[in-house]
Amino acid sequence: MARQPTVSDVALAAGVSRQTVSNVLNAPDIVRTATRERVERAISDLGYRPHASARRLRTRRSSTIGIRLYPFAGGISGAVLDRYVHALTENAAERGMRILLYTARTPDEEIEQFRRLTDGADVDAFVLTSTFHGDARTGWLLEHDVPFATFGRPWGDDDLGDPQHLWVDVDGAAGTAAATKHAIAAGRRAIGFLGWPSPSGTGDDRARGWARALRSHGRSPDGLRWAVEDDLTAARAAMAGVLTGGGPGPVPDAVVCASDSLAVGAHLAAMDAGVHDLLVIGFDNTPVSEALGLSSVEQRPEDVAVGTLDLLMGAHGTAVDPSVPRTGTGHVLVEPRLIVRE
Amino acid sequence: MARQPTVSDVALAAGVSRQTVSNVLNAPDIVRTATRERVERAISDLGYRPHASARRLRTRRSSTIGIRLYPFAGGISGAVLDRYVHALTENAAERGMRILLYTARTPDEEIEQFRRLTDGADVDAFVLTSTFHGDARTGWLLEHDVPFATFGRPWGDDDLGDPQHLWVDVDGAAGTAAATKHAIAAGRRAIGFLGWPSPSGTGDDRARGWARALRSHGRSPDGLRWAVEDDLTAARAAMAGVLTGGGPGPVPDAVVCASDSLAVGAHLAAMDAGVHDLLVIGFDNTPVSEALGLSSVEQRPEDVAVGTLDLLMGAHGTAVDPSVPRTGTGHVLVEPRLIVRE
DNA sequence: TTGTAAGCGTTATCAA
DNA sequence: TTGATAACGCTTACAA
Repeated sequence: MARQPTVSDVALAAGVSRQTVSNVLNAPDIVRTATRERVERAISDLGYRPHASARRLRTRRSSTIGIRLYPFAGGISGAVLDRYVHALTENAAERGMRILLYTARTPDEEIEQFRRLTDGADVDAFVLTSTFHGDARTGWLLEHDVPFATFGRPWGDDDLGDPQHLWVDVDGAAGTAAATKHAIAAGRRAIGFLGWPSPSGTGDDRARGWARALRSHGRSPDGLRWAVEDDLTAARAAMAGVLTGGGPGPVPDAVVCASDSLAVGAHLAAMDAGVHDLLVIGFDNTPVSEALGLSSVEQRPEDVAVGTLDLLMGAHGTAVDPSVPRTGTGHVLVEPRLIVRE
Repeated sequence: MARQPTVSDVALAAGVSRQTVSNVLNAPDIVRTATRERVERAISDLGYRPHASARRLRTRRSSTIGIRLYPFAGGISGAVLDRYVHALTENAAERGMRILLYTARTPDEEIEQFRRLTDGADVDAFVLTSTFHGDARTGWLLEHDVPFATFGRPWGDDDLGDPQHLWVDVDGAAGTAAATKHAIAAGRRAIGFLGWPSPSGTGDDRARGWARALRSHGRSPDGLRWAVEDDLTAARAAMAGVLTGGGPGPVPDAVVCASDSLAVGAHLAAMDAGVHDLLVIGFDNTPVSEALGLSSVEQRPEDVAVGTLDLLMGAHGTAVDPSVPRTGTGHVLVEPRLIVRE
């Protein structure tokens, strides 16, 4: 790694002052065209690149966003978060920002990471990829004036409309409603919902969309809702009982699921039971549902990523600047899309 | 975010010079105990933390490792890379390093990222998570004296023993050999291998382990090897033919697979065909194989991550320092572990 | 429009 | 063992 050229080298080569070089880089408008072109040629001749750390020291900005990497969840659904982080990294780079990872085992550990990364001026903002009822992390960030946005709306005491809390989320109810309508259109009579135990912000939201769609078609959701942890095996076992008619309720001919893990479990249970015409619709559109040919609700994590950056940096902003007054509502709700496969 | 205290603040509070504070942080041995304790108290009283960018500017070291995030592969096996990145982040933090993400669509784009990140002194080293025959990226990094390590040994013209090219890999052959021996011990007679088309460094290695284990037990692998792309559906289709005896070879009673995607495909094919005693062994130990109760070879990505950092930073090193002469062979081969589930 | 001077917070060098 | 001084490369005043 040979020594990199600096602004001084460029200035020398272009016959201007260091400051002019800096202006060409940061405020091209205020420098005369001829001068600018000379400087630009010198820059490309020398292969000059600004030294990121020096710039950060001076501007007191890191141009970096921190995001927590979760230990591999053990679910199929990790794929959504993967795609989100990837899209975030890609779009952030286009806006001159970078993504720094950190890990934590508990919320307290995560707050310690907040402290470490903000005190060291390592990051300008954080992105949290899940929030829960009574989350201490958002409180800490608000209290310390650290910019952040969450993928996932604040459930619980936080005010959904609080303009301080920026959030992006997927309209889960709209997704399950679309899935349910698809099943209705396909002529299904008993459309169930396989979800997670309440209370679960995300899970209850998805159940709501299913129930609403049924009611709006004059049907009752009663007796058609089952809940298990987000686990293929648990779903398979639960649906085994339901499909063989062992349960109290009706036997479904379609099941809208809160996740692909559950959907795959339901699909396998149907195979186990020799039921071949059960319509199973998943959520997350993971490779597994694709491989099995199951329809699934696509979360569009790429759109969520763009929305996150729009909130943090402004629609066309190129830096996280808390002093710029926020426009808009402070949140983005992404409409999911049903991927139909059968 | 209130203004952070600086070394000067600490120095003032402790009644020493700035430099002494710096010494307490970076060379505690050379400062008298009494002084050191005074400074340390001041540090914790003020809640001082070094400013990362300033330190980086001065030391010309970023304490950061760059890693490419792949677009979600579409395979089940992404889980291994996920766990690896997570473990890398966690272990790097313990050694005072950070992990920065970048994306690229092509090798050329990735080289452009190398350039961008090294010129800006954003990273000290890179970790590449896959290498292929004739990889231009390692050449660029070597040429520009940028430290790097790869997860995956260099296949092809690179010298495996080149001490310049640090690599960590999983002994795939050992993994499939263990799987094969397990099948033999379980009394299976016709143990097949479902892998990927040649040439594939990783895939051929895994096939080798299976064939070797068979031969060492006096059996022949002939006619029991099938190859498809790493795709559940393709595997399912291929095995459907094999299991119904439609192929030329013998019908297997066990299948060692090059990945969990293939294993799940084989498992589903067996279910489709009504074959319930096919022993399927996967590779990668993903949640799906766990959920389906399939045995699988565990890659131990956490150990790979530790090995990567050991190579880059030395066994107990706390920084990437290319000037420190390397000890050891310059590579680590991790022994995988068979997780038995049936 | 361009140049000069100062300083961001840290550590390396060297003298005390 | 400690302290003064001088960078590291950049940008933000402000002056020319």
